[in-house]
Amino acid sequence: VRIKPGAPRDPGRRPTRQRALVARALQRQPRAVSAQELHRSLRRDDPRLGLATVYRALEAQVARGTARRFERQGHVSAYVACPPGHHHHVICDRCQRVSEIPEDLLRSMLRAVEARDGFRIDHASLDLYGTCADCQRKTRSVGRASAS
Amino acid sequence: VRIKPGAPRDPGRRPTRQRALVARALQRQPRAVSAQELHRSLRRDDPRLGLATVYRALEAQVARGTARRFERQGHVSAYVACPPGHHHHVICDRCQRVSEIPEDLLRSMLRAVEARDGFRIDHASLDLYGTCADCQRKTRSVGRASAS
DNA sequence: GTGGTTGCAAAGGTTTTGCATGTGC
DNA sequence: GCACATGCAAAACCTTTGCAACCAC
Repeated sequence: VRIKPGAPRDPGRRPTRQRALVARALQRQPRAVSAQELHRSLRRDDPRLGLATVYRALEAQVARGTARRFERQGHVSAYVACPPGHHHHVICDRCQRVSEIPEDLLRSMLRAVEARDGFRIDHASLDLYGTCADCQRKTRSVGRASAS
Repeated sequence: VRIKPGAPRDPGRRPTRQRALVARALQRQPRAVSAQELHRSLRRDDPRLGLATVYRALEAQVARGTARRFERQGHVSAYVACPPGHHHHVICDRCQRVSEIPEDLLRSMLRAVEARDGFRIDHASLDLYGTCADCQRKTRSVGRASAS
């Protein structure tokens, strides 16, 4: 149930001012940002930019493979621009900075998991959360809470 | 900002009929279940059981470490009973069955990531999604849709 | 001109919260 | 009896959708 009656046949391809705005703003962010955060920040440039448009632009990028979506705590989607083919990231809990996990480090672990109990990792979305080097340096004295 | 003025000092500890129901139901499930799924199923035993109660019971278990929360597609939380100390799982996309990822397989990869760019993995929530052995066997002919 | 896109507002979904009532210790 | 827990309904929240106006090609 993917294509609805009146839906565009090939959505998200037509270049528009709004999509360029969203794409550039995302590109500039080394952090994972939510649609609402992006919307708030972009509204300064264009007060008429709609929230739904931001959502649609971001999802179009995800579909094209030029961005990736994460589930942040609290049921919020956060987006990161990324070159197609890179699927795994480390995300800083404090500043949301994103770093990539190289494929080769993963592969051996995934193989071992697959072999162990016959699981096949289909679309392995492996996103680790931690603290980046900068934030570690900056916050020697700040306590963390997370118990999960 | 954890403790609110009128909030219980130590919530979720008092054993009640409802919490026992939720805990037992969760224990029995080898799959990751959402609060609403659990609520629907438990209502057969107790039609007056409230949805909010299920949410509160599940979160209490997460806080106690006897359950773990995942973010399923579509901003839905899914819960799994688990012994404290186990944090990493493989989840079947079709039947939601959960299997554990042994720590030792992870450790070397995490270390390598940490070393590479100074990230510290704090509360690494590593949850891989795939298809379990049973479902692979059962569905040789069923096409998958997921484009993500 | 056509068909995809936008903006706005309303709807949809899950989860959380307020409060009177109930219940374990 | 007191504090915590429950149930119900309303609220809060993010996200999606409907639709007229708009814009790229």
